[in-house]
Amino acid sequence: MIERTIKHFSLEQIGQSGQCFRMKQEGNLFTILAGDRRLQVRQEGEHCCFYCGSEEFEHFWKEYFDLDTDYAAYMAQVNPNDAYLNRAIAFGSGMRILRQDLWEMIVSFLISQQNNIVRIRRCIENICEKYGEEKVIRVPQCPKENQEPIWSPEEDQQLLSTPEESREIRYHSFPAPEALCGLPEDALMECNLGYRSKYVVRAARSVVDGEFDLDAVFRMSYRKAKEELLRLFGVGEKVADCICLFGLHHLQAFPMDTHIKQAMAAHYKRGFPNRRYRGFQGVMQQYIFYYELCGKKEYI
DNA sequence: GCGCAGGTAGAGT
DNA sequence: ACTCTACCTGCG
Repeated sequence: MIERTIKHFSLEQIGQSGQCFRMKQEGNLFTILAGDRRLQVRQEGEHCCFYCGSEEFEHFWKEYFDLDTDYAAYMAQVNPNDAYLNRAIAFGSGMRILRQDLWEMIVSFLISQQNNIVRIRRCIENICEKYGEEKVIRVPQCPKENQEPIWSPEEDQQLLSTPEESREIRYHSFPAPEALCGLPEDALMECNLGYRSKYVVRAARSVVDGEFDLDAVFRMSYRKAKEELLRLFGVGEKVADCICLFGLHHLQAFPMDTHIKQAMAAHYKRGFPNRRYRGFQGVMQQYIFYYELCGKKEYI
């Protein structure tokens, strides 16, 4: 178990912001699936408890959650006269741009088009369960069954040190391209992907054929990576930018979706001030997106 | 019952 | 270059 106090980090906000689709929240307990990994985290305000060893935390999750980046520095650059953006960053002050797996992001955002977040989640859950690898792990009782998770580091520490209290957990990894490339193009309609099924199957085929090189794209600049991603059937401007932002951490990417377009029309009639936020427009995009998606109801 | 949801490809001006 | 439309599906 790793305990940390972290400013500007809210799993709830990150989970609701539509950048990752495999995070679940039960009270203050969060379960995150990423690639073939699984992590549980308890969070109370800035206080976080990561249920993993220090090796896995330092080597994987710290980077995954982008914990070494100072998001206060991004927020400090916001124009004080921009009332709207200030409201957005105040509302989503725990936002972060996760560093997620490239292939997982390609599939996730192929599925995201003309779709809603609830169904995107279910689609991804479906393909993981049907085509992902089943993982069986033993974890400490966390939380105890039939009990509201309560922030209690001492108790958790105790449970971790008593192996007989452990329980078996099963989950599915995200399917590798090899698990999908041989399917008929409409096979994933069974997973509720609808017409997006062929996009995902073809993308998997491109990767396995070597026609689309994930590792090469990973090393490319934003411009080149986006250009490359646009070659994939079903990937357009917006989806390419989402993949660049969440799968490659190219913070220049500024995905223009319906919510952002709406916000632009209402608050940035002369265009978003890209000069001021050069190099990290994507971070600002995510604050705006989250505010448009979840922030409005607060002010009714 | 009907429009919409983190769009895109393909056809038509 | 631009505009228009079909596209799976479930939820309000």
